Amino acid sequence: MNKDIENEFLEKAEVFKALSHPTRLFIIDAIKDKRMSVKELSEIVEIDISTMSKHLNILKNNKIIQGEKVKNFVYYRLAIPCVLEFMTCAVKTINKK
Amino acid sequence: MNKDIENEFLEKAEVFKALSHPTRLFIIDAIKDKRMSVKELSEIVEIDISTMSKHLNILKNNKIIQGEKVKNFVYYRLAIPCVLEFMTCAVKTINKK
DNA sequence: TTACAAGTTGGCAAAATTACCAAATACTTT
DNA sequence: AAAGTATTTGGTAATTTTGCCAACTTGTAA
Repeated sequence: MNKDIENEFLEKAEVFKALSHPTRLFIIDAIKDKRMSVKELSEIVEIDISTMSKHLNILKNNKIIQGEKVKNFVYYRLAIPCVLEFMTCAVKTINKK
Repeated sequence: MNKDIENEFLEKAEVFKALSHPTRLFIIDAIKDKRMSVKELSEIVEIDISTMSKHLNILKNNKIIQGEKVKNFVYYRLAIPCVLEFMTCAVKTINKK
C-alpha cells in the first residue's frame, strides 16, 4: 500500500475503529448527559468489568472520552461531542438498507 | 452482552466498521468529486485489484457508495455525502492527541 | 470465435480484535 | 494493618479482518 496514502488516512481510520463496536457506541450514548463509572456501565451492558475497562480505554486513547478519578471510582464523560453527529449520519445510512 | 443494547447499536457499529480502514477512507475522499473505477483506485493505492474490489464491496454493502457498470468498468461514487462530515470530527479528535 | 481487459469470488495464512479469567493496583473503611 | 471495593493489566482462546493468489465471470475488440 502506498505510504503517503497510509500516512494520511491511518490516524482517521483509528478513530472510526474506536467507534466500531456496539458496546463502545452504547458508552457514548450513555455518558452523553451524565458521567458514569466502569462498574455502572459494565452492569448495564452485562459484560465483565475488565472487558468494559478495556473498551473505555480504547475510547480514551482516541480522546473521545475522558476519565476522572473520584475515590476509587473512575467516572467517564464525552470529550468530543461531535461524535453524536456521526450517529445521525450512520442512521441515515442504515435507513437506506 | 445485553440483547436490547446489542440490537440497538450493532447496526450503527457496522457502519463505523466499514469506515475504519485507511484504504476505505481514501476511497471516500477520492470519489467525493468524481466517480472512479476499481482499477484506477487500486493503482493509486498500490494494492491488488481484488483487494480493492473487496474494500469497495464493504462500502457498497453499507450503502456508503454505489457502483455503476459502464462497458466492463464499474465506476463508484459516494451515496451518503454526510460521511465527509465524519472526517471533520475525526480530525478534531486527532488534533487533540 | 479468439484473445484481452476489468471485476468478482473462493481459499488460505497472517494479523488484529474480542471476552473471559486471574492477578495486580489503587483507594476506602473498619 | 486487614479486608473490601473499583479498576486495570496480562494471558489466552475464539473469532474476525485483511491481502494476496488463482480461478471464474463479464464484456470488449480484433
